[in-house]
Amino acid sequence: MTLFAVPSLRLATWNVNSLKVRLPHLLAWLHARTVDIVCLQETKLADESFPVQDLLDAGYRCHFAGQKTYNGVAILLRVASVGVADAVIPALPDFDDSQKRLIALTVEGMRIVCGYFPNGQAVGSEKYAYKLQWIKALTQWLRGEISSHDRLALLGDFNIAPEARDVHDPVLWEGQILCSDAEREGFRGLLALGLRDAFRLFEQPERSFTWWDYRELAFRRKMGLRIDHILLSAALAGLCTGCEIDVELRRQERPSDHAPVVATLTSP
DNA sequence: ATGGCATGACAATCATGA
Repeated sequence: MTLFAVPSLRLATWNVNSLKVRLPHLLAWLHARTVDIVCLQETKLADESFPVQDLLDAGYRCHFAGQKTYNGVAILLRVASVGVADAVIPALPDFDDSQKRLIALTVEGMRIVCGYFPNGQAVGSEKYAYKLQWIKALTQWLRGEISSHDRLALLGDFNIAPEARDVHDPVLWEGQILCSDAEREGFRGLLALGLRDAFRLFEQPERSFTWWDYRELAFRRKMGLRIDHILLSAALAGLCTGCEIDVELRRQERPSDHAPVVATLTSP
């Protein structure tokens, strides 16, 4: 029995930090690495500026919700391996938000949710309160989505390092933004919906991170955080045969400060 | 020392990221 049109599917998430700047990196990566469903964050592009044709030429259909300068999310679907999406929503329902941080769609029987969680700036700030509200609204909405979709994946830049082992220096970051108790509680609240952290389904190298500050040679010094995640419902976690961080992309010329995370789902 | 670097909007600096 096959669940998908192809024996296995790769799901990926990558905060590109400007799709305009990173389009050549993205196209090269799509060409080199067969990924079927790609969630992007921080595209920083208005919808009319989205490079639809470049991506179609590369073999991907695009769904996106963007704005100028900040935020912006997209889901790319590889034409050769997955069908046409439906039930596309360009925002979190029932949450009044001028910031483009969520897009979701259904494809191959899976509900795919791409999120760019707020950064939060500093614990106790207004942006921090907004972050916690956003996470709460997401969690409430997902509760309903999961009840109607056995196969659901939440991918994105969560801006949360869930545990001490996800932080290069847990003592330095203790209680700081991305690592505070309330943020980690929010992450656990998502797991409590029945989602699994795909990366932690497998043995992983120590000091595995997805983001490194541009400053202070942070990447070279392995000073990073694991804040980009793929969470899978039980039905999809059971099909997951691997999950890796594509660290190579952080080594390139003019890189994004985030590296992609890729999970493989294999039909039984 | 609250900076550093990168991006975008804008036209010299400034907001934001994490």
